[in-house]
Amino acid sequence: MEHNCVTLVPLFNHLETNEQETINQLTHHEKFQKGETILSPLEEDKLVIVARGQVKLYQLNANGKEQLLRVMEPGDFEGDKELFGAVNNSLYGEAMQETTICMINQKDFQQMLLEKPEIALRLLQLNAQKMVQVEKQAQFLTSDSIEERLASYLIDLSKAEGSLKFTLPFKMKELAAFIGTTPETLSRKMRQMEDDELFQRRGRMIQLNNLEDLEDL
DNA sequence: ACATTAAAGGATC
DNA sequence: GATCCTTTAATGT
Repeated sequence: MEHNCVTLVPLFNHLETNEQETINQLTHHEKFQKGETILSPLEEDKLVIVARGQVKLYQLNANGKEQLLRVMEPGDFEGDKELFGAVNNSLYGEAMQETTICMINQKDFQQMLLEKPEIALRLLQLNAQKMVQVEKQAQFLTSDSIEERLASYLIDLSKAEGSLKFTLPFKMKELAAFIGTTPETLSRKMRQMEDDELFQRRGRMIQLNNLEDLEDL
C-alpha cells in the first residue's frame, strides 16, 4: 500500500535507493476517482506522476471543445513545464478510472533539480522524447484527412499491440477528440471503412484484415 | 469533406 | 430512471 512512485518513474528510477528514498519523502500521494480533475489551470503548480490508473490530458479549443492530447499511463508525469515559468492556461487532466497520483510541489522539485543535476539531465532527455510526440501529433492533425488519421492511428495501435486484433483504449467520443473530429464523423468513417472491408469492429474490439490496405491511405 | 443539429436506442451510473 | 454515449439522417459551411 505504501507503494513507491519514485521507483517506477523513468525520471527517478535510475537513482540509488537512498536517493530515491529522500525524493519519496517529498511526494504526496493522492487517490482520484473516475472523472475527477487532477490538473487544471486553476490548480497550483505541481509535478504529478501517475502511479496507477490512467489520466486523459486535454485542452479546450476556441469553441470550448475538448482536444484530447494524450493518455498518461503509470510512470508518466506532467507539470514540469510550469515549474520553469510556462503558464498553464489550457491544460486539463482527468482520471479515466480510479487513479493514484504522486505529487511534488514546485519548490521541492526545483530544489531537487539543483541538488541532483542527473535528474535535470534526465528530465531534458524525457522532454525531448515528449517533444517528438507532440510534433508528430501536431502534423498529424493539420495535414491529413480524417480517413488518413484514423488509418494511421489504427496502424500505430496495431503495431504497438503486436497484433491485428486489439481493443480501442478510448470511448468513441474520446477517439474522435484525439484525431481531431466529431463522434458523428468518426462513426461514419468507421462504418464506411468497415464496409470497405478494411477491418471488423465489435464495440471497441477491432480486427484488422490487412495492414497494407490501411497503409495505402 | 467535414461540421452541426436533432433524434432515437443503447450503455452506464 | 436520469445521464451520457453511439449511431443515423438531414442540412449547413
